[in-house]
Amino acid sequence: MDLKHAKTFVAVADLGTVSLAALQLRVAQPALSRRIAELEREFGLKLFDRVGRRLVLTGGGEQLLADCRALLTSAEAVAERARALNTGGAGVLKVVGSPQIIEGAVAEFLPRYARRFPAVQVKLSAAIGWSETAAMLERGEIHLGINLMRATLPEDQRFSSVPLAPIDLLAASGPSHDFGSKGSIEIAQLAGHPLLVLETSYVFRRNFDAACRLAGISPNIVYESRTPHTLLVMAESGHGVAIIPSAMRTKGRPLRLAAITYRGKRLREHSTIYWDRRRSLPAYATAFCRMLGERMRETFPISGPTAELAARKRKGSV
Amino acid sequence: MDLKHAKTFVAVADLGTVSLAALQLRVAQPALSRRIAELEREFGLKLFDRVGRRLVLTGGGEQLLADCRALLTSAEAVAERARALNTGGAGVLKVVGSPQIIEGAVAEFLPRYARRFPAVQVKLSAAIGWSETAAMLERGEIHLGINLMRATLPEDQRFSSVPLAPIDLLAASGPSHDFGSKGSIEIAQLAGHPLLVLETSYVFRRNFDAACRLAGISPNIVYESRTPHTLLVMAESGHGVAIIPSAMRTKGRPLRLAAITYRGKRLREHSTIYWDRRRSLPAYATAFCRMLGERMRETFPISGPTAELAARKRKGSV
DNA sequence: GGAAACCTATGCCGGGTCGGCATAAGGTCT
DNA sequence: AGACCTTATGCCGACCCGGCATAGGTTTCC
Repeated sequence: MDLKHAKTFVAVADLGTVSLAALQLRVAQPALSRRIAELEREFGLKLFDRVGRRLVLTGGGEQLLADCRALLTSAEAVAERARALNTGGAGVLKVVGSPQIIEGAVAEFLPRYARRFPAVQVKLSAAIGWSETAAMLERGEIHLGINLMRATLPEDQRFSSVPLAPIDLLAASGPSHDFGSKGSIEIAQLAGHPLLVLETSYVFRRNFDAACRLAGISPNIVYESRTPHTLLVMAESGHGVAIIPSAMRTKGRPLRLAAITYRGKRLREHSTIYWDRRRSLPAYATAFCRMLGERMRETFPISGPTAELAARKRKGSV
Repeated sequence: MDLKHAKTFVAVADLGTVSLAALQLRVAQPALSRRIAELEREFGLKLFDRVGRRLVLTGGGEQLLADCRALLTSAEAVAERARALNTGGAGVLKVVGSPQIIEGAVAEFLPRYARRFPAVQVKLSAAIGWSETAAMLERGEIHLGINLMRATLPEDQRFSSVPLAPIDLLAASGPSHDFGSKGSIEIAQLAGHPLLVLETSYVFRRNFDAACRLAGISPNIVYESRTPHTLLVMAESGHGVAIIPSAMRTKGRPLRLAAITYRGKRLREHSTIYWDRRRSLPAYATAFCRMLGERMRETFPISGPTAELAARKRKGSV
């Protein structure tokens, strides 16, 4: 049973004679006659009754005809899909990132991307830490992984990358606190505050620790969490100052924010998107990287000091 | 694109290497490697990235994989259907009969038949007169046609047939009329009644006319119709005596019935089922003929004299 | 680090499949 | 009855397809 046989069967049934079907399929009549005979042999039943010069479907033939039509339709769908993929507009794209990046940047980007590439199916999932993301890339389970650049430096020969957008370290506290109109706070000034920080598995946590050492302060850490959201909730309640990345959504939360600086320079990392060098990236995937980067640079920092956000708002209205 | 290529693609995608797929499909690895290459050439895109010794699906490959699975499922459905047809239990059966036979006998029989042959699709339609039925059989539009035996005698070399059940000619009148306890009426006794008869295109009408001639009476026909139901309605209203076949449903109607006889012998015809000799009849079709005949002989006459029906009812309770 | 095992891709060759041409047999139409 | 149309089958050659052999690359194990 193959598609050629199915096509033959349907053509003969539709046209009523082998000769007409042969004309339509551009094959000699004897070859078609033989195909019908082969099909009948393979199925083990008569598909047609020979009535005069015509072939008339048997009851069994009628049922098989419907099934063969469905088969040919399915084959046409495969061909259609291949054509769509050839125009570069269709495919599957599996992307992994940290929960904050997914929530803070990628989620709102997707409708944008879908408008440009409606036939591309994007599958998002979350991973914590670079080692997990790298393993998934290597195993071919995902096409793209988003992470901070600093985290990957020692092993980046395996991967190609495109930078997305900078992410700052922010101090966040409840509304009763005031960081000043400067929009930033020198790291040394945090010394007297109770601090709510991320676990040391986070790059930002390690950077914060290093900056404290350089600034010669000993941070008063009162709470440590794997979940950045928890830090925000506790800051809101006045338990202390949360140290968080600017990629987090804080809109609508009663928080005061300031960028943390060391010697006037922001503690900053670059988020980056990676893929395995050994794998090809179709046009829609490279477009995904480029477009996501543009969108993030446009909208970042998602969260930042109040003065900066207001200035950006005025700028955006021009 | 053919089913062999689709099978290859799915096997390699599932197993991750050409070698394992070759073992599963019992084909040499080089042949499979070439099939994959051919598919990539045909589709015009890479289905797999070569990662070390493995083949890893591209995004486009993933989408085509789903479509190819659907294709193989559809092909399996064709094979399944052929198997079912080979066990004789599946197919299509197109049957034509007069409206009275369809309504009186076939309709109630179908659930019975469906319980025995659930995968056979029976398509019923009505035709008036033998010439229409014969034409449909000849054109291959239907498999079986039900008609009265007498109507087909001059041309039955073209068709094979099986007898179903006898059908009597009945006299039917309103409740105020009494045919007597005999359950039958000699045709000569109808002479003085106003008669409601079928058109001459009906075999039964022609038989009735012939019997009148033989009996030496001139029937007082006050109404003639193509529609047997109309005769019943008028009989109920007291317009006269309707002359109808016993295959009609009269249950629940306020009617008195008597079998019409000539010289004590019932005016009777045999209903018969026909098919074109040139066409094969599958087992489910021959079973249809046999079972329908049995059922009709069991349930006929559907309508008959009151005394007979009461006797049959008593007999049925034993 | 090197050897062995495993994997993909490609060349070569022969057997089998497939389709065209020719033709016999049967059916339909005028 | 003759002309035309159709199906089925024989014969033959071109080409497709799969197996074996092998080169090159990657991974695993000691």
